[in-house]
Amino acid sequence: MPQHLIRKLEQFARLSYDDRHALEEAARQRVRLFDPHQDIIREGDNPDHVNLILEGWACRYKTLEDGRRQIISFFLPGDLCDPHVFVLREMDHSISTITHVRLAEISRDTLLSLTEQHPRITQALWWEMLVHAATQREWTVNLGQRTGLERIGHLLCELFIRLRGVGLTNGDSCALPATQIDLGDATGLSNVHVNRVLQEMRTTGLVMLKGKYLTIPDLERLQRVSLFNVNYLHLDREGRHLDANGSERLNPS
Amino acid sequence: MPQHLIRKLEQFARLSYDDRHALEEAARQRVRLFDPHQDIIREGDNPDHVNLILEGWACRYKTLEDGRRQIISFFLPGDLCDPHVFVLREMDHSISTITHVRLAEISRDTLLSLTEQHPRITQALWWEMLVHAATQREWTVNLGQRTGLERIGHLLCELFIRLRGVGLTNGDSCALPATQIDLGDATGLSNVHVNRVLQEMRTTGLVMLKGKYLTIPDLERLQRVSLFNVNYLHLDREGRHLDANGSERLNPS
DNA sequence: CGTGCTATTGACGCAACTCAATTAAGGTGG
DNA sequence: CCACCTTAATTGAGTTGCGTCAATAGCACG
Repeated sequence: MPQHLIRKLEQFARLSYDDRHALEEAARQRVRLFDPHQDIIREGDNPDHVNLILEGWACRYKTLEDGRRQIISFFLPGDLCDPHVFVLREMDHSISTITHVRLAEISRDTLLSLTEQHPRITQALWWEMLVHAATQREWTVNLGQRTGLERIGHLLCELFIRLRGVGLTNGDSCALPATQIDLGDATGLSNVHVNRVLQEMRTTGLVMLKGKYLTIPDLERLQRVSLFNVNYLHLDREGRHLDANGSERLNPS
Repeated sequence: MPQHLIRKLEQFARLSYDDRHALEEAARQRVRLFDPHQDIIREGDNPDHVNLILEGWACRYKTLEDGRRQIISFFLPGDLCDPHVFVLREMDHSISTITHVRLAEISRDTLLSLTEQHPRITQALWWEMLVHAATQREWTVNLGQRTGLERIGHLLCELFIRLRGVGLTNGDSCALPATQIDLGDATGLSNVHVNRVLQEMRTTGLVMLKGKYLTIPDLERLQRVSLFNVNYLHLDREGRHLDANGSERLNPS
């Protein structure tokens, strides 16, 4: 089931058959479905599990008293929503779906036994968490320093590369189910301005965007224009020294 | 030495004499001094230790190719710069000082033995890390949704409350060694606009600011104006169930 | 085959930026 | 302790990226 998570973690280190099996077990225990635009967790809640996105898109967001809404991050298939909520008493933000979402609720105990018995998974989850933190920092830079076009371009680069990492791209295309309002809430721009920026990107051939489907004909060019430096995603199998060795083939149970 | 760290962690759970002693030992091993505006770690480095700020202010920042600079977070006395750098291969950002800084370098081994032998410290460091992540999310909201005045107000609230948490305020005042350029780089505003916003805040009595010293006569009012909700700092001793019990008094070694 | 979101377009306004010049503050060496 | 020098703060004038408001057109989905 959690192919995307496994695939993502293997960008960091190769897992053993056992590791993968344990993840599959954990993701099978409690699966839930959500409609689009539905809250999964709300600010103030105190959940007793973490959510693993199996299918669909979700986002973390905060709302100011007067209604302004900021999307703080996107969750794609394979993403863990809040690996360590348990330490803090209550959620300081909400998580809601963008599309239909299928997710696995993983209980605190399951997660604990998973990490206690699988050091490579533990390390890989650390990596995942730190990359998430790095992504949050990059969003800070995005919102603070980049122009509208750069912000949108940067976001599209990030989403495309993350989707590619879990096998959800198709050549130079991928699904983009977020609305222009969502993109605006994520980049701090009005939906009107997002629209205009997208038009400009279309006419200059930076992106093609049609019916929830995105094509980036020249990713390098888009990265250049958006001042996108991929290093914050730490994609070059930095934990390869932890790779599961060949013994799994000898002992496939 | 690390009174500020201890004091901060005790906002989460009370530590035993032993816990505190271990932290003091760890912070004593290698102490370094830095001048103002000096890099402590640069993007691309691969440090083998974490830095604990003992005295002074520092900041995390990233620079775009064309020179635009975004301050991503401020480090105040008691803050740990990057508790888990070891997992990732290289720094994706830099850390530099604002003022003169005295810091303790804590080696990987020291940190490991500290957490292995002191579960309350481990928990408290988790809390510290998660609050840091929550702060980063809040900055995302700040940059994405708030107006100039709200951004500056929000930042000043945060800094004041964090400083108060480590005992570095004086009634309704505290030191504010950051320049207006720094404040601009942190809030995504030009220094000119920061200046104008501060003037407006002065004339409306929201803050007094003179010679690197900040006074907030009515913190609640500033919070209201800045749409500041303190919940993301998770200050209400959420780990109090972990408090060291009275046994330390019976066994003070 | 509406009904309600989403996308698009135009007109207009303003928050914040840039450029540029001036004043004030610290820090340093003689 | 003052003269000097650098950095930070302040002010003014002119510009603009992006927001708001409002109306229309295009979808999807029940």
